[in-house]
Amino acid sequence: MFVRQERTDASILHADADAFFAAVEQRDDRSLRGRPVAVGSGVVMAASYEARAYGIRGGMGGAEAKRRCPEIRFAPPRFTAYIEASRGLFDVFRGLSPVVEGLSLEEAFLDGAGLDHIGGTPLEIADRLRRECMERVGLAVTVGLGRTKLVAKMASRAAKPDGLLLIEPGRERDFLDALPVESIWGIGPKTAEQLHRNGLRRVGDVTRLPEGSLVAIVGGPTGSHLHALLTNRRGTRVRPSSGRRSVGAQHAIGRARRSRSEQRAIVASLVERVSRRMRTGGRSGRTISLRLRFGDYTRATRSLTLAAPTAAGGLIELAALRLLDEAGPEISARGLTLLGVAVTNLSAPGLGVQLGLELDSAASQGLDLALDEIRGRYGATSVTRGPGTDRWLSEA
DNA sequence: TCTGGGGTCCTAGGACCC
DNA sequence: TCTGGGGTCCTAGGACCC
Repeated sequence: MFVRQERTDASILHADADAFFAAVEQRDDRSLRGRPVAVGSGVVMAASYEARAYGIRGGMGGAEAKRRCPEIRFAPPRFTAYIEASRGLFDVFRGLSPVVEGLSLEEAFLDGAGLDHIGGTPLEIADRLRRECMERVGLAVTVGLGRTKLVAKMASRAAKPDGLLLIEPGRERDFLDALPVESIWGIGPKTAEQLHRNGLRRVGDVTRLPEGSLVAIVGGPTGSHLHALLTNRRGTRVRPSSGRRSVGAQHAIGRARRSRSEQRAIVASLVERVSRRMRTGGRSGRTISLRLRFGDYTRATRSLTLAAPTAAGGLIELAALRLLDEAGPEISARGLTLLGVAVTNLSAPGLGVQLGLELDSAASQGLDLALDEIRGRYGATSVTRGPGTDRWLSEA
């Protein structure tokens, strides 16, 4: 019988590198240090704290950033450097705690419980983490400590940049209740809007509410989940990251009208990127989806699932192009501004990749051949399921 | 203020199976 | 042929995050 353990001390650490991309650029280029820096060109992907002082934020257009701060320096993104730096950070994290849950390249939860005799108290671990990240990777990391993941995360956010903040057990409500609801991790524009409309602006307004009332406002499962989260009844377990669940690529194509063959070429290049990354990562997957954004900012996805995982560019491309064809009428009616391809339903690393490679040549000769190949290999009469793919098959 | 690229998780409804 | 209960898988969309 599994007994759920209550966490009695503030032993969850949330470690977050400050202005990560921009900090890596400043680390590697002395001339950028102490100055407003934006990573990206057309769009700001990350802004240094000096740039943030001018109100420059991630996602802002490059022209707008320039307007707010004419002397801003733009650095083109160097993803390999960021991945390298991320490895360095996670090496430090894993050296300090056996349980590390990565959230992104620059951010992770660490379980600091029960390490007093090996690594020290959670607070001591946090100190060492910050010191080692600076010494070994050259980056400032802020750490929040709390009894739940939400509290730790909000603590690090409050302590940025280059800070450390521990929320004592029992003081969580004091800390959270004062925060505006839209600042809470997991509450986005939609939920915040619903809360505001009901006069709830601070977390305290929400936590004073009976759970039932919250459910009535934001809807069933979301409501009880949110209530549990905000009253510290959930999010006490740090679980090691389970690995990535999808591989995708997308491209914003602006408002200019693209011919069908141009669209197909974009899809082909996206598939190329995705399948290359899948192969270098030793991954394969079964579900191929096409992401669309239209001129009116509405979105749609179309997907289909194969019987066997693949990393084969040829096969993924045939599937993606088929989905593109199916979406043709909608695209003509509403215009197209973004195309994306993603593969989900990934197998364990290594599985299915070989098959995918072997199928590549068959796929290049046509979808039917590739499907026949799968059928033969798996002895399956039906390669796919679901209405979309059945239609796809019946045309064969 | 709609601007880019990469993700995660959840839910509803239908197909299909026993 | 209808009726019922239980479950899995797939597609599509929504909301959110860095």
